[in-house]
Amino acid sequence: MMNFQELDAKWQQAWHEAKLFEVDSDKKPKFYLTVAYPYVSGPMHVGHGRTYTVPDVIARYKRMRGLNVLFPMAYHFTGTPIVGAAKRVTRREPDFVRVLTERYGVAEPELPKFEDPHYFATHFARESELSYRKGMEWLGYSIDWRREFTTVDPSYSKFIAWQYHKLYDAGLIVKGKHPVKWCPGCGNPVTDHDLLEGEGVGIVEFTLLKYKIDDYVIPAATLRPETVFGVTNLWLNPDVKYVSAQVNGERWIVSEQAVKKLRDQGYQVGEVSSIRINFGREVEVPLTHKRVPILPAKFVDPDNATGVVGSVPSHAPYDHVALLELQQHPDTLKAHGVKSSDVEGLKPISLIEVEGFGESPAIDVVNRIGIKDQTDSRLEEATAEVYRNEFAKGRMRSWVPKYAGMLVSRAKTAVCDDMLANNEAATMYEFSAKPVVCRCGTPVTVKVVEDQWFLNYADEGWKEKARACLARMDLVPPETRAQFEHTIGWLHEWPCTRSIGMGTPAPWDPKWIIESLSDSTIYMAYYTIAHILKTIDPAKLTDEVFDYVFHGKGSADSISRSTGIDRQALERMRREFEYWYPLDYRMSANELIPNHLTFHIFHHALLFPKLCPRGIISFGMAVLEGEKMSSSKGNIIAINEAVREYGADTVRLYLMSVSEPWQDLDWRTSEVEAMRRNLERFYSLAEEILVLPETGSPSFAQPELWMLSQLQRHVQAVTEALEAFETRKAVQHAFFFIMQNLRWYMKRAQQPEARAHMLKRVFNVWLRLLAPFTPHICEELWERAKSGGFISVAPWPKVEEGLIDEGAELVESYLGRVLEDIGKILRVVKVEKPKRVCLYVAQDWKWRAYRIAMTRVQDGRVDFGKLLRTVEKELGLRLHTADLAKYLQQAVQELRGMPEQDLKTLARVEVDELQVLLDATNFLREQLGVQEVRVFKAEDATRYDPQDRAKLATPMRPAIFVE
RNA sequence: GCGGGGGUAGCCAAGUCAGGUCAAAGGCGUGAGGUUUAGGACCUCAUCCCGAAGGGGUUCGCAGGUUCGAAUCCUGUCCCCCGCACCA
Repeated sequence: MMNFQELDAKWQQAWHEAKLFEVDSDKKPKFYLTVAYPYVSGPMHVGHGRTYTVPDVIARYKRMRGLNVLFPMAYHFTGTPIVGAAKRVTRREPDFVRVLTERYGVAEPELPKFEDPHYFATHFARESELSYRKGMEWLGYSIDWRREFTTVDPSYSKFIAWQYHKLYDAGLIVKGKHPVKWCPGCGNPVTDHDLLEGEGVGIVEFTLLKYKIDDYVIPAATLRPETVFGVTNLWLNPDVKYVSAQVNGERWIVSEQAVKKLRDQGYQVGEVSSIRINFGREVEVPLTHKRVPILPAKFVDPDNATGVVGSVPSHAPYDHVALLELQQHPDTLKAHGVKSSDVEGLKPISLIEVEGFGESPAIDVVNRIGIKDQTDSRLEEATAEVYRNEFAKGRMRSWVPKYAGMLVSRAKTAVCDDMLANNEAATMYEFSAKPVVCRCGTPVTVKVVEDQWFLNYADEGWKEKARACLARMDLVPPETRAQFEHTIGWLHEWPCTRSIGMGTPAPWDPKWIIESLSDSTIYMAYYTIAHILKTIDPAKLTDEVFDYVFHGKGSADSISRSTGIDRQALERMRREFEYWYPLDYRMSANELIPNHLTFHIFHHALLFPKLCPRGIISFGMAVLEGEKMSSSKGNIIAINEAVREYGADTVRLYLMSVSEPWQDLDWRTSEVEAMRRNLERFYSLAEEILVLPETGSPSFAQPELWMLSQLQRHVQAVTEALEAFETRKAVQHAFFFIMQNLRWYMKRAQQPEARAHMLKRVFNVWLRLLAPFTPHICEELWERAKSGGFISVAPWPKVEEGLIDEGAELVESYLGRVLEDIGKILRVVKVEKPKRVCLYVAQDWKWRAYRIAMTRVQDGRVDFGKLLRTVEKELGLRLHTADLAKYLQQAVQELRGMPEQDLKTLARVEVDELQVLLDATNFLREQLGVQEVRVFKAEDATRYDPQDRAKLATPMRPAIFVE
């Protein structure tokens, strides 16, 4: 078995020493591509391997096309997951520690160091054997490592500060309130990663409708404020403790649990005292000013929002069932001091009409399911069904004032906004599911952050700039355009600061950190100068430096004087930026279209309006043997394990061949192993070719002409595929199809010199086609073939149009077809070792008739009678007209079914079937394993044809007889 | 619900935009034969069903339709996956 790993190391070292991938501005045309830098919260696994191999393959291809290619890399340190991971180490969470020590090779005594998020990130960025830097080196990426940085480097922070000054000055940073998940125990906002329970739980916004009684406000929480028109009563839970609290200058009645939540959510909560609820008393409904009674209901959850619910029996299954129960059990009412006469008259009020439901959807659904009790758990699904239908398809009924006819989805916000404006409503947040518990064990709450900063993507002017930028971009795959367009329209204020985590302080309000998606929108510009910035004291990097470098403002001289930065360094940065920008292609995961990638467009549109990125390629996701990978659980295959096991080129070729970049990728060990065997086979074939003797320029026969022609086709296909980023298609041609062709050719080739010459010639092209995918093996073989220089920068093969030979291709496919037909016959007659195979080539008249029919078919419509007469006349044969007609019918049908291209070729090329078969007699005999292959013309009177099969011959399909 | 993607032979997956070369590429798996000291690997062939002559039959989620002809176009329908925000 080959030791590919030795080759990997050898050539990686050679590239490094030759500084082959370190590039600066140049006279040559450039190609600049980037891929989302990794978020370093764990090791680099095979899924990342695909993400980063695609740009490397493209970079290598473009380099061979003669472009000056920049492919840089950095690491994302900003944000909470790394901090969260470090915290998990601090707490010594057993599962996490186990993954770290047993799976990721961290030594037990080292653990305390991992409590520091920066250490943690650095470890997985570049120190560990499992790190991204090592993985990328092992895979032989053609990265310019001089430009490597992290997002918490001081110079990068200066760059972010410059960017955010610009955004702030443009008025696109706004301040507002914002609900977050908050852990009272930690005193921090928490993310999903920080949760013990309740992962993926959302925050929903309730509207509190202010019902009034005397001087009190009873705020009923609802997700459907538009149903206020259908309220029949208010629900409070008789078993719950309610309190009266001073809230924003009003006296509110809420459940005891709600008080703390209101306080967290920015309400001014003063004195709190207990209160007894008088069921049966009437309260005034906001907006409609109707009076409705307070009634008892056990389904009301005191821990959900305010613990008070308005009752809309027509559209809310819970309300309908609870009301029905009260009406049927007056004794319950009596216990709470309510007169049954107060309840009897309450009738559901329908305010929404929705197709497929009657007057009251809630009642329909409850009756259909057969729910009788307000504690029935099926009420949840009933509620969901009613809500879903009403929200999607419902309209407000005509009697509803002001909102009549409005779609429920619109009325919801309209009613809510109106009521908020009149102080008849308020807003409260609650989790969509419970419980939500922090890893520290404390239940998480919703907290409204008061002075949160937002990027105002809602700004129409900004959106327009982003749309203009998008319109000019090339998107791969093209279907993503709709997603981008949709996202630009849908984005509004994005909270761009955090109170915790590593990163750059917001320049105007340094107690906040710029959030991680917000600090990685235009870093492609930073790469262009990253290596030069390393020579400059970050303290000197004022805004005017970046203004000069990126916008050409001011002069190098004056900035050099005011900052103390060397003038030439400034000029060089300006030059580099101007050379490399705009970015040619951005690659990232398609799940980032709704934020990261669209932000990238927004920020470029604003800061570099004339230098918008030229294209975006969105990758699919990666799975392992059909299962989701998860770094934190350790069920991944790390890149270093994969490379150690299979070698870099196998891993690369596999990742590129298994699916196109935008499709999902499935890493399957059995297929990776098969790929390694294929590569080994390739390598041993290459070694056979290498030792072939040099020959002069022998003359070529049919097999050589065919091989050269096929090769051109593959060069063309690989080139087109790579231009379109279709790595899988490219590998199919560059690897598998050429391999297949070569096998066929080697069986077909007759003359040893021509064969040796041809193999070497094909091999030279073949290696170059494979070099972007399997660079290490290709470098090695390139060197051993004494081709000179690095193949990594060798010229990409050109299609030699003159070598495309349709005739030669037609002949080979003809032979293939003949072989296949014989094989089928042998199988059907169950003859394993035939003694003799005879072939009979179609009679001349059939060929001539065929050619005439061919021209008719090519012209389009075939007038059969006319065709028949023409043929009869032209051939001047004494044939039975019926025989001729039958044959012509068959020929026309066959020609019609033929693809246009083949028809054209056939019309253009003369094939001497007899000669072709005679030339291939040896080949056919070997392939079939028969003693004798004989070829005749069908009309040859002396032919050997005991079963008289010759008459079955048609052009391009000889008759066959096997013995 | 909104936005996007998808259902193809045992599995993965091409083909669909530009209808005929499509019983449908390629890979994996499986079977037979060859080779090898054995295992492994390698090579050849086969792998929807039927067939003692290169043929026929039935297929591309399901049901209709357009067409001489549909995996491909149209209509309807069922199912699956991803994203929907403060999370990178």
